[in-house]
Amino acid sequence: MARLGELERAVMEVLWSAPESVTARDIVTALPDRDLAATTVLTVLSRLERKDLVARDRDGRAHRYRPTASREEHAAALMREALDTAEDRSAALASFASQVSPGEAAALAGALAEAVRRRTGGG
Amino acid sequence: MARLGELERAVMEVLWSAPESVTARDIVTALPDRDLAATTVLTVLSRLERKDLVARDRDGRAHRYRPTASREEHAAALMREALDTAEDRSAALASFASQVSPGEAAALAGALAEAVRRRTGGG
DNA sequence: CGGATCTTTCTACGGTGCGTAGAATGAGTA
DNA sequence: TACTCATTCTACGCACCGTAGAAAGATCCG
Repeated sequence: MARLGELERAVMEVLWSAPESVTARDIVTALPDRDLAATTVLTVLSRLERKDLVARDRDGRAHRYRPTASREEHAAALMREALDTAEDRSAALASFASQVSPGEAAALAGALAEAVRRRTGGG
Repeated sequence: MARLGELERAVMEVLWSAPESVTARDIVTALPDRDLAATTVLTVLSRLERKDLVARDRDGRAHRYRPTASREEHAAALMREALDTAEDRSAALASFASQVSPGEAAALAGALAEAVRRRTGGG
């Protein structure tokens, strides 16, 4: 999976935070500190599209852009990718488990139980 | 945390697979397909050292290089980093949990229980 | 329908990271 | 002390990213 640059990440944050798909113009105005040219945002969007992180649909003369996965799904995909670089996945998971907070541990344990339930119970 | 290039990763794999610390020459011979110059490996090693992925100790006129973390610890660190990019960490963990295999789920559940035990029981 | 306007696409440039290695320098060894 | 080997310094080409102007395409208003 591709890595994200600084601006690429900022654009993804806008997309992830937006309730609906947004236009390039929306992104420019959502990042006032950067004072970006519209073409800059469009270039970044096209690169993000090439990386399959965003998709778009035409709307009038413009396009509306949306993320292909949520921020959380994306994070989970990166976690999966990192896990797969380990030879001993159990050891990697053990190391990971040892560094999560109690709250995260509880959430993760619950999610694992849920996943198992979904698998065995069918659904 | 820094990203790894192709050769950088190959060098790390050598280091991770070696039972002891190794010299630059060892790495050259461990990667015969690449037919690398010794200086190339040394350049890569210095970049990996800058990224705190390897450390070295002098041994005679050469240096012996070793990884600062195991492959699994490194993978876990990347997982942690990916998790931290999510706003809703519980949701990210849920998404992650839903994509692990049954075997991984069992290993992870066990590791989590162990971590809790270590925390509450002390020790 | 045709020009005005807005969006997109194409092209490009500078900076940085990575693969790669020669030249010069430094540190043991015989 | 002269030799040998490892390291450091320097460098080049390529790819990626931030950045945006020029050109082309699509739409809208009159």
